[in-house]
Amino acid sequence: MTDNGPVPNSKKTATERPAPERRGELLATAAEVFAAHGYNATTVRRIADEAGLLAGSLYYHFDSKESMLDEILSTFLDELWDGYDAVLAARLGPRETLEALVTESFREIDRHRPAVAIYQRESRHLALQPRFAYLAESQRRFEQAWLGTLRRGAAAGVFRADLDVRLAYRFVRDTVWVAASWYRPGGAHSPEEIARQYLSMVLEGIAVRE
Amino acid sequence: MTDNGPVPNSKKTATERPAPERRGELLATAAEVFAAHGYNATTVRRIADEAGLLAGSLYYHFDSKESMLDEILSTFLDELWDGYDAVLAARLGPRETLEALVTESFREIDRHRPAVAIYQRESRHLALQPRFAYLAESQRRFEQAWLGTLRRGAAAGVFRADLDVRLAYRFVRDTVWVAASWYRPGGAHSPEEIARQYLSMVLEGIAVRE
DNA sequence: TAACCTACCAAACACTTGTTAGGGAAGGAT
DNA sequence: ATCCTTCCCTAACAAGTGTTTGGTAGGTTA
Repeated sequence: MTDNGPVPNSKKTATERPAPERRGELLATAAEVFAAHGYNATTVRRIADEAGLLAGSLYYHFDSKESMLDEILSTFLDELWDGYDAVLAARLGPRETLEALVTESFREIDRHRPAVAIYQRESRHLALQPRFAYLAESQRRFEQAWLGTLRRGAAAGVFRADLDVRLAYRFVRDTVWVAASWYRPGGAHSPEEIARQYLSMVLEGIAVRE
Repeated sequence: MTDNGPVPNSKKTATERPAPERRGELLATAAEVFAAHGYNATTVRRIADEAGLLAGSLYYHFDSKESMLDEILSTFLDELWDGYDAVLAARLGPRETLEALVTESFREIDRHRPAVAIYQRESRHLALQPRFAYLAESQRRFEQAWLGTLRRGAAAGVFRADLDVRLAYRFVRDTVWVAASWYRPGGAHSPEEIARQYLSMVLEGIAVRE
């Protein structure tokens, strides 16, 4: 297990010098299969089949099946937090912040649909493993961002104060992210259009006002 | 493989003559483990451990690991549709039907939380297998009931007509059922209380009206 | 007492799993 | 022509998988 020179599967820097785009292709197909059948139910042979090579050959590019999962999830979360942090740094009002977060979320679903689906399905038990501790950390920041926004809005009289904030948080969070389970890019609606309609439902409700 | 008399694992009748309640206990623990770690990631030895017997002994009660899953899901769906059919048979107005369906759903989550979690996680790919074809059938009826109610409501002027009905359907459906992933019986809120708050959010929205 | 049934154990089975070791073809650099 | 790097294949490994077979302790029935 000695480090014998510059092997392509160094660690987890997505941007490498010689630009191994094959690696990206393999990760994309792996993510697709993971999302479709679940991580545990996916065999490395299945991934290899889908990618057009043999199972053992995957280990030229990656350390292990788990490291593929790791790279898929961490890449997604890094990009997600880039977007979220930009929104939060703008220090908009509660309602505008919520709108921006939801819109940003649907954009991420559009870009990283398989990763989001995997995250939804596996993050809970993965977060217990030390290797995936960043999932728990991410969930913590997640809750903080959304709950804070909702609390600010309730205090400012923008959001209803008669609701259980924690329940509302789960409501909004789940509402947004489960969309990854049915969303297909290139469908009838753009991410922004879906975000608009979701926001309209979450904020105004589906009932007609008298 | 000849049928040698009245073995306890006959088929799938949950109510048997000699009342083998041990079977129910084993199914309950199996459901719990399936829900916590996923079906594929769960080994029969793990289930046996949790239940306090050895892996092979499970096969005295059940034909296979898959038949356990089958019985868990079909039992849940049978009971779910008992409740749904009662609601639909009452032929209430669109809004009252939606309220009743949501409330009934949260009651089912309260009663069958592990089964609901398993269903959420595995139904999509399970439905492709012939053995679990009833999952696809159930989903079809599901969509029909919810979509029909929403359409009736939009036509009657009870629900907003400016929304994509199919999007609203997914919105309501997902909003309700993902609750199974975090709901814990005996928590702060009763199923009815959660249903009330969810309905309030879905119908009226979380924004304050000016 | 003898036969029987229930619910389990002990030990193995065939198979699939992720992973590794060694090798080799193609092509650019020297 | 030689070397090196990249990318893949072949063939196997050990561990873990769902499942089966035969046996048995303890209670119930005849």
